[in-house]
Amino acid sequence: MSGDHSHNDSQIDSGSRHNDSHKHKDKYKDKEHKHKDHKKDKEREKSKYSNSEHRDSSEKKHRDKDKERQKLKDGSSDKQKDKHKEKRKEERSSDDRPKKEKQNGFASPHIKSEPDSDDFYHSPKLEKSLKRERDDDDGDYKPKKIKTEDDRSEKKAKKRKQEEEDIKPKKKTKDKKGEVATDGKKKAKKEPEEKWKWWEEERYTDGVKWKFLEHKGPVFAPPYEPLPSNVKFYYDGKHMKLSPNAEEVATFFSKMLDHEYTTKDIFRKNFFKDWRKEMTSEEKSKITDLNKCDFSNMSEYFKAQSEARKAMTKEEKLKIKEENERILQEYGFCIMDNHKERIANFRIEPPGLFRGRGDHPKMGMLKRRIRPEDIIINCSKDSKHPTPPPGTKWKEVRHDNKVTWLVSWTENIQGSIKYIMLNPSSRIKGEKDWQKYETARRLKKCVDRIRSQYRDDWKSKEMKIRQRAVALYFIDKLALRAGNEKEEGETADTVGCCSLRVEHLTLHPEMDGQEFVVEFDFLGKDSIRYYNKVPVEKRVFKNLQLFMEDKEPEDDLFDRLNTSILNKHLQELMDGLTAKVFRTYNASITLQQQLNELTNSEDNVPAKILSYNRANRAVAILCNHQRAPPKTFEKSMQNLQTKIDAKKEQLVEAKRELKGAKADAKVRKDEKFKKAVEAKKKALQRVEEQLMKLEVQATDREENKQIALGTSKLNYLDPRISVAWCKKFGIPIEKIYNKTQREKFAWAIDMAEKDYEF
DNA sequence: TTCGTTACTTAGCATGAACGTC
DNA sequence: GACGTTCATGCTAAGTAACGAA
Repeated sequence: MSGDHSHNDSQIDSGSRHNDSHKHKDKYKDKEHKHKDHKKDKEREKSKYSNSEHRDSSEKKHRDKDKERQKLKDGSSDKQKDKHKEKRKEERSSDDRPKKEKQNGFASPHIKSEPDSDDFYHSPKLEKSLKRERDDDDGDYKPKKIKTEDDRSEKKAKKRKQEEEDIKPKKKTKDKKGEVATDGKKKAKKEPEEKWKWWEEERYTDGVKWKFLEHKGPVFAPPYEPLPSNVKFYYDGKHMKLSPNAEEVATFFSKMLDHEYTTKDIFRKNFFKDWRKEMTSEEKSKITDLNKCDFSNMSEYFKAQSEARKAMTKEEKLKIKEENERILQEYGFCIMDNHKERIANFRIEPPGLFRGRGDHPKMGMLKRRIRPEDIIINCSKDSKHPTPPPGTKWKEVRHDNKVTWLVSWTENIQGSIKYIMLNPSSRIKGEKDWQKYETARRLKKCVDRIRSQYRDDWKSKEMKIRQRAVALYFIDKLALRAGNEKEEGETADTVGCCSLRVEHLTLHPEMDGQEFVVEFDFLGKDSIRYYNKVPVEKRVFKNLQLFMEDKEPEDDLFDRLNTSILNKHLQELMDGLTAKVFRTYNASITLQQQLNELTNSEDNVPAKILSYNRANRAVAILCNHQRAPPKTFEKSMQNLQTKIDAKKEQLVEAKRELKGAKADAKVRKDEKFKKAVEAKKKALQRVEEQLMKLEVQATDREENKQIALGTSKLNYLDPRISVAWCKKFGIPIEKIYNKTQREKFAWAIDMAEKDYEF
């Protein structure tokens, strides 16, 4: 591995997170939306750029750059990335909406290069020869019988038995072996003896996702219930009875009245526009100004309802719970290839107001109600098809076993397709997840070669190749996302690596005693701010200067590059390699290295878990997984501190008592007094341990204030690393993964031994 | 090559359930 | 058992990336 892959150790502004947000607020207000119409200028930019490459510069300070430029060939027929720059420029100063402000900038430990190790498990991608060839003929498929049983081993015959167990209704899968029975009550629920180990079976060959699929279809949102007559809407101070459609949409707004959303101009504008579409012509003519609408009575009604729900008796709550359980049992599972599998989201999204993240241009728009006529059902031909509600029909019933979804519909805000799919614990999701980590492990084997190649490419004569190489360096070093192009005006203005603009970087030849520092400041996925100051290699720095030269702030940094070009290149370097594999690889390798570095085998369990959380945290920082500090954070820290103080007092007391007991034992050399000393010693020890546990908890919580560990744990960290760590250090797996996570990672919990290496 | 479409993963937040404390 | 806090889960938006048609 090349030397420059320490993650975040280079973030020299580790303290900036807490005080920088206001400082940058204006900057974001300004940046907001100014990129519109950006893309249409890409071509102009490109030609401008090629021209500049051949132009002589008399400015001395540009001499080196010019030399460099002259060396470069034009990057041929690259994609235009230049649509809306003018518009963006226009809007640049007009927009002053606030921006969500988050930033990273924590110091975190390095990633060290590791020698390649042999793959412990076969990569699913490379394992095709091991896969069972399954008959492609859907029509022939008999559910609940195993077609390929003849060629199966004894183990598989045993499994068949399990499978038949599994598909019996009402049975829940059981947690993995080794799990401590912490919830005795729940254990009373019926559960099969063994869980289906799909990971011990062969996989389908290319494309086919299932042979048999049967389900009950989606659960629709409950119909609208008109408000009671005493709940009133006022317009311009006067009560006004709304038509059912208009009233429903008004309730959506009134339910959000306490939310900041409803104060935003775009939200209000979008809402009002869509609301008017639902009004009768009479309403439309009367209600012309949202500011004259008074939803407060409606809002109070919903608050009271919510309170009433909280105040329900146990019996009432139980009744609701039972009803939900009944719906879950009826609609929450499907049969896929002889196995009963849990569905992730079997409920159709209810109508409401669209809540985009960040400064979304469509926030407040009406998300319409989905009807059976909007629904496409996917199931096998020979299954019992789901029946639409009486008097309705499905848009379509199809039988496509090359996809994993059961139900789909098109939403009206962005026109994108929504799906109902299986739970992460399902075979179909698990296999994919496992495969993802195997691809990342294959990257581990060739990452040195790839790194040395992109370093060479920094010197390439072709601009396109240089840009690709620098982008890849960022993706690798900083775990940036790929950065697909987005449709202007359709979504919030966010970027990833390939879509970075000049305005998102500031180059500092020298900063805080370090050379060649790049300051990143942009909004990434979910409009989460990425803020980082990173020293880079000189050559990267020089290239960036070159890429930024003669460009406007709103121009693309990598004007010859997009994710498609980058991924095509990556595909040539390694089968299955895409930009996002780097994130998975770097996250997982960081966890493994951090665990090796931080875990002290002498530590007790809470201290080891703190080490684990710190390792997890290093990854979350690398991937910029942030969260808003919990609302109760300060208070809960205070409470914890109170507990710590009390425990400290208890410790003083315990010490005093031990001293007294010792003194007694010295004077009265009696067995009874000796025993008392022992007892006091133990008590002291106990208090010490409790205090330590509390202090560890406080440290952990404080360090975690603005960092979300869940996302990396769930999506980026090869679970086998964690399982192996638990096994090696005798940590119960429940301390690391909760029940849902254990279900998702059942494959890893079952297969990883303590010597597993990513 | 570009563009639109589709399928799927990744993401943070709101809510409600579970838990601990008194 | 009531209450406050913490944690798990559900929800759905927002990404990535593959694919096929023009």
